[in-house]
Amino acid sequence: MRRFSQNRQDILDCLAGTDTHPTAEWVYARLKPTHPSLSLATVYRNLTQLKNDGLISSMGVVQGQERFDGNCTSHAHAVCVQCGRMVDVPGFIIPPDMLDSVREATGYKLSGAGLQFTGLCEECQKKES
Amino acid sequence: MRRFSQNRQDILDCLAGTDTHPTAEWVYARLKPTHPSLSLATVYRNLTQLKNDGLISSMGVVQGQERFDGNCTSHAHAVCVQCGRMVDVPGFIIPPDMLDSVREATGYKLSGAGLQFTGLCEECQKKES
DNA sequence: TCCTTGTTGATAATGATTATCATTTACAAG
DNA sequence: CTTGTAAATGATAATCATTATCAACAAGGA
Repeated sequence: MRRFSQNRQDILDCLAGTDTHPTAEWVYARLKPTHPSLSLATVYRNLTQLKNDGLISSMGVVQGQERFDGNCTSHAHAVCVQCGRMVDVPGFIIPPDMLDSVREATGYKLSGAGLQFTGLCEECQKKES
Repeated sequence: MRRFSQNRQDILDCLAGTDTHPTAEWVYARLKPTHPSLSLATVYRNLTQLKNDGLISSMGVVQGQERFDGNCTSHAHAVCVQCGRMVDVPGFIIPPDMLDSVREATGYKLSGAGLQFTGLCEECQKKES
């Protein structure tokens, strides 16, 4: 028997409605005004669950905090090493035959792939001067 | 004035002498027998410093622990989502013109790129059955 | 209604990493 | 050699994101 609580739905909607690749804290802060009784633990719990169910994905840990993404299609990202801003990079898709060759080279049973670029975002470049 | 302490050198050598992409704890455990007075804090400090100096690189956080690599040349990795085992995947180099197109698309001043595959390593595949 | 099971909020616990601080070390100048 | 200075160290406390705990609650199904 599956249940999909209102909180879980709202957390999912929150992720779907942003392209900032937010942290758990960010989601919590965003929902708190409209969900006064929401607990941070509930956000963590539901993010973990949504991730396990494949409805959201994790973009890894940036500056100590895990970043989530409602967009589960394979796409590349650029991360600012200064402020942590993370943006999508369109147009980079890992071709299936590349996965095959990696499978062969490593023996791993692959389930995902990620391409990530690091650097300074435009705002942080300005601050450098 | 630069100083390159014996500890720092040994930590660097330790990373250069393995392909396991180890954690700070792993390096500490590896060095402790031959460096009885070594402190875990010293390992963390030197890893951070070596990373800032570009002598080693970080492969990101896997299962809550940062993974380091003495190999600074750009290469892809495969990570086991079960046990965290991380292996090199030879033959994947990000071409410079790809960096240029990402630079243009995002406005980021890029400094690095990483390609990472996730899945189950051979050992963990066996355990599944 | 009763029972089972998922969910929640509050909060304590965990654990990797970082900060602190007094002490020691390396090296250069006198 | 002695002294000054800045880096390095070991021990340990502090930080902080994430997890675990637990009692209370809610949603169905029988």
